[in-house]
Amino acid sequence: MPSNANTVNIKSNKRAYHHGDLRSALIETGMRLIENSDAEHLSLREVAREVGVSAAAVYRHFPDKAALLSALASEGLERLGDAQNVAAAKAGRGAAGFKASGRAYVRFALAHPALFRLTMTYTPFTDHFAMPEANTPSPMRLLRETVTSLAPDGTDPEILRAAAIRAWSRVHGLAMLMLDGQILPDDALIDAVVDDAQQWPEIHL
Amino acid sequence: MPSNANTVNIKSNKRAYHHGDLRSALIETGMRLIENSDAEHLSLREVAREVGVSAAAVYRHFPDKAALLSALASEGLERLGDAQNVAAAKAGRGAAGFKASGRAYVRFALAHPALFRLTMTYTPFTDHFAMPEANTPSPMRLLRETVTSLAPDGTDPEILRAAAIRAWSRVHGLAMLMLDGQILPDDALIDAVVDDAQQWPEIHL
DNA sequence: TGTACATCAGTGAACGCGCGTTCACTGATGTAC
DNA sequence: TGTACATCAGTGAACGCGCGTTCACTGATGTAC
Repeated sequence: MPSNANTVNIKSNKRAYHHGDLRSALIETGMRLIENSDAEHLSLREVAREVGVSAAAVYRHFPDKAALLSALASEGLERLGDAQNVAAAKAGRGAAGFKASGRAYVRFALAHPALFRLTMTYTPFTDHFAMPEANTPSPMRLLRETVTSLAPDGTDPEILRAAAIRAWSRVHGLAMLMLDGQILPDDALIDAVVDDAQQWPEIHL
Repeated sequence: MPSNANTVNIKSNKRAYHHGDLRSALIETGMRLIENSDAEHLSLREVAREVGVSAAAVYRHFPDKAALLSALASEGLERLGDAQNVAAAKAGRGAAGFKASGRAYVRFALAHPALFRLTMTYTPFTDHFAMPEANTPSPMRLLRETVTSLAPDGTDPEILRAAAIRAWSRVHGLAMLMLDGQILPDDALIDAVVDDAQQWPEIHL
């Protein structure tokens, strides 16, 4: 293996980032910066600066800025999915878990506004409902699987798809409206929007 | 009055914008640019350039760039409201009109992506439900009034508010997910998401 | 009707900024002999 | 164990860019006398 702990050489100001290669350091630092970002924009130079490396060094690990941001988006998607899974597991299986995952979606967006926006912007399109076994990213897979498991067996796939998108739209819209300052963030309101009995209580988020 | 048609003087390259003062020309041109914008960002300099005026001239009419963008956002909000009103009027009063206004919301977003985003970003927060007679911008007033008129008399205002926000969230979320490329834009899907019978069919968008 | 003047919407040059990206380079590393 | 070498992740300087904003100015306008 080409690198070990001794390759970290702080004195010479080279490889001052610890534990792992520069690629990981860039992603970690990018995640940290985007958490604290008041502003909307994260620059390649800022990430490099913060890691303590020249901007050009980034190009050893990412072809361009978009690739770096995509890596952050992918990390964001994973964390969002984790947050939803944790919430759903706590609430138990079934409709309660589904609703909990919906609330977690909105709360994640409010807790990590810039990351959430970046994630939605840089996650490429996938038709999460076209191929049932598609290796789709976590939040969308959770959505598809839960809706499928909650609906009566043999439900028309198109109806499943519409129900899933309805649920996703509701929580995504609430999150965006709160992030954009159109609706005051309010925990009770999140619950009220997510929890309402409807025709098919199970599959409406 | 200080200006008339004769103040338009194309030969000298001054006041080459027609009909009205520079402020209106900047807004009109800004609206045009934002319609055609592939990219997300509209710059003050680009608007000035397109109008045929120096960038500094903009500062005679707007204190800064944000003020110019706010003016565009306000125009965007008005157009969104108009589109919804037209659609609702065509569909008739009641639940059918409400649903039509929801579909119009999503379609407006898809037809004018950059303007829609700008509008949501630059429209300042107002609590549209706090004061029933508040002079709230058009799309939100339409929402509040329609939900109120569709719900049974004497419905708890908090329930009205939650129902309205639920409806708004649903169409807003669908619009944003389609704009961000997470869901393929599809007219039939818009209808399917908006039109579903629920516990209170009248007040769920 | 003509002249002096104040107004003020515009100009154009400049400031300072930070950005993404390219490029020739350097110097530490692991490897082959 | 020691030496020559290829590799390649990093440097730092530079490129060209467009941005928002400021500033002293100019010149057309309408008005007062």
